[in-house]
Amino acid sequence: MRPQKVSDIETLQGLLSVFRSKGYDGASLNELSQAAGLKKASLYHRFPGGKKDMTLAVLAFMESTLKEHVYEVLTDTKQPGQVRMTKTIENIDGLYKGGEEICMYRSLSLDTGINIFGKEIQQGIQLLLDGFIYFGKEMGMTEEMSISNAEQTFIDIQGSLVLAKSMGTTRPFKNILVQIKERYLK
Amino acid sequence: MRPQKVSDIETLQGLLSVFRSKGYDGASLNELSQAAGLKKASLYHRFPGGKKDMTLAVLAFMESTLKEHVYEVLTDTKQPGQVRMTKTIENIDGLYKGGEEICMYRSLSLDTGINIFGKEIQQGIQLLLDGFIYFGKEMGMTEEMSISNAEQTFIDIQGSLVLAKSMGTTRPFKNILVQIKERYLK
DNA sequence: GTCTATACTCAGATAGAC
DNA sequence: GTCTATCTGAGTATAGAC
Repeated sequence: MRPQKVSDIETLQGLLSVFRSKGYDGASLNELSQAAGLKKASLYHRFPGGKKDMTLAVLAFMESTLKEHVYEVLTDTKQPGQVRMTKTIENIDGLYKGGEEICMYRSLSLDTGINIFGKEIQQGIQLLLDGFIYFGKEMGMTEEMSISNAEQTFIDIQGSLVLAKSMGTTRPFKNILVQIKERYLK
Repeated sequence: MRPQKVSDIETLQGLLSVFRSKGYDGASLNELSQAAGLKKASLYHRFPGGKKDMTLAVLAFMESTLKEHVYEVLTDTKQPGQVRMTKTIENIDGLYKGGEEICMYRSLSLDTGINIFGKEIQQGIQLLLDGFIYFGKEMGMTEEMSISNAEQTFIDIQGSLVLAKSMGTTRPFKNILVQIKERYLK
């Protein structure tokens, strides 16, 4: 077997950057090929199902990233709450490049994407919510309060990213991160 | 001159429904034609610049809708505050079909759309913000508070629409509308 | 102003050599 | 496993009759 020219991780990161900024319909195989560092035919070798396969792989990659950088940090009971929340906020800041990048789940939430990948999108978001729900309960919130705070946290992140992108400034996102931290540590 | 088969408003509403649910890249001329009730060539007669022209027309239509249903309601000093806010919330509920439809500004905020229509998108959102800023100041908020409340209101609407679409329930959006009302009328 | 028919480009996807 | 070359269809857009 000939060696891989580009590692799986690098390939996925390249594909992710295109899908997140262009959405499913806007991501062309030429762009995907260029971002992945592989010719179109080579992409089809790795993802026999074509663009749908690539998207599913990127969604799985995103879910594992969220699990590692958010869910597992929030539920790591060996660390004190303050440390976990601070680390989580830093990680979320990094995931969205300080507010310059939007969320791939949002990019894929137009009709074409949601019709094909609805289940995977819902699952990734639920993982995020579950992390914050777990953390909220541990901080003494009721079940009900921890759920509504987790949802509001997700709403704040997504909404501030919409505002930031539209208005051309990362400020709303930066502000929201501070607010989220206060919501859980006050 | 032959009479118009479909009115301008009907045409724009048809185009709007496709752009909002599919985004710019996902909206094909075949779909746009069908939704508008006009054949492709007829669409090009009305919008000589093609898809870009159609999008600009729909953006202008959206802005005038927001002006009428949100901005002018919020700034109508002949009405008491409670009436204006109640009417505004009802109108926003209607604009997004109770949380089942997403915001066209969001659909057009992927790279392709924002690169072409960034100015128009920003302008429409600013109009929304200005309505809430005006209202907040009239309710006795400081300049600073009225701005941050307006931004949070926009974030809440957009974020809850993302959550609603992804999770397949309108509940987050419905909840948020109640919260917004309380933010301004308490 | 609207339509049918058509041009042309680029999209997604495959075949087969190395 | 990666590549060049190619196929097929859908995409945007136009010509010209009515």
